[in-house]
Amino acid sequence: MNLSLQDYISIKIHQTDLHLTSYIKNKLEALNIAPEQNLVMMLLWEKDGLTQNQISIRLKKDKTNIARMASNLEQKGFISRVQCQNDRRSIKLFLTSRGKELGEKVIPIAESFHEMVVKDISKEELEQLEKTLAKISKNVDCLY
Amino acid sequence: MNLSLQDYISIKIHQTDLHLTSYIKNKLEALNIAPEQNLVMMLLWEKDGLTQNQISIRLKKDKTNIARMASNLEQKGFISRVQCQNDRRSIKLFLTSRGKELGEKVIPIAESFHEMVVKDISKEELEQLEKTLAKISKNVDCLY
DNA sequence: CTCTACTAGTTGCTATATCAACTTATTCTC
DNA sequence: GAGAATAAGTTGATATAGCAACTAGTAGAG
Repeated sequence: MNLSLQDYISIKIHQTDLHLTSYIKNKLEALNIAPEQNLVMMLLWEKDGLTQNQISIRLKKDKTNIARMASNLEQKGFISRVQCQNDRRSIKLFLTSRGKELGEKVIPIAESFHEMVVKDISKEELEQLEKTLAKISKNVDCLY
Repeated sequence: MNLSLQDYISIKIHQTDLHLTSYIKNKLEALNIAPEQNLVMMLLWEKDGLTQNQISIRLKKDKTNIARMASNLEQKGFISRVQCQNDRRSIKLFLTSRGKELGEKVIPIAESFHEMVVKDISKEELEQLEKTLAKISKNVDCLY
C-alpha cells in the first residue's frame, strides 16, 4: 500500500487536536488553569460535589489523571476535597469561592473559543464531522 | 449560551485522538516503539539522513520533542545520530539495521490500523472529514 | 462473622507536548 | 574581520495520558 504520513487520517486528527489544545492552553494560561484541569472545572461549574471517580468516568480519563488534576486544583485554591461520609474511599470535589469566580471568567472564553473553532462551518458539516469521528472511535473500540 | 461538555467539538476531536493513540500504542508496544517515536521512524523509512530540525518541521512538533525522541530511538538501537559536516549544529538521523528491520514489521501494522480506522467510511466522507478538520485548524491558526 | 472480591484513590513509571533559557555554530552587517 | 542576529540542539520545568502496583475501605459469599 505504501501510505505516506499525510495519508493517515489519524495523524490529521492528532494534529488538529494539538492545534486546538495549544490554542486554548494559551488562552487560559493567564488564569492559571490548564486545559484538562479546566475540563474538570467545567463539570464542577455545572454541578459540584462529584467524586473523582465520577469525574474520571465523565471525562473518560484514567483515575490517576483525575487524582493529580484534583490535587493541583486544590493547591491552586479552586476546589476543596472532602472525604465522603457514606463511602470513606471516595472524595468529593467542591468549588471554592475562587473556583466559582474562575468560572465567570473562563466560561465566556470557552464559548468564544468554540465559536471561533466552528466559524464558517455549517450545522450540517459539524454534524457530519461528529458522525464520522464517532464511527472512527467505534471502529477502534470494537476490536479492542 | 451555556454549552455543556458534549457540545464542544474540540473535546470530541480530543477524545477521538486519545482513542486512536491509545489503540496504536498498544499495537506497537510489543515492538518497543511508542506512537510518536514511530512517526519519526516513518519519516526515516521513507528517506533517512534527515536532521532533527527537518523532522520537527515535517511533524510540526517542538524541536525539544524530537531531540528527546531521537535520543530515545538511539538508545533503543533503531537509529544513529551523526553530526552534519556542512553545518556542525545539525544532527542527521540514520537507520540502523535494527531500525530497518523494525520498519518491515511496523509498516504493515500501521497500514492495517489505518484500514481499520476508515472501515465503513466512504472516500467522500473521509475527504469531507479532512476538509472540516483543515477548516478548524485554519480557524484556530489565523487569529493566533 | 470472616474471608474474598471489588472499588476509590495514590504513588511510581514512561511517553508525549511545549515553553524558556542556554550552548554552540553559522550568517549577516557594517 | 568583529559584533549582532539567527539557528540547531540540549536541559529543565510543567502538564497531560495511562499502566502497574499499592493502600484502605466496602460489599458479598459462606
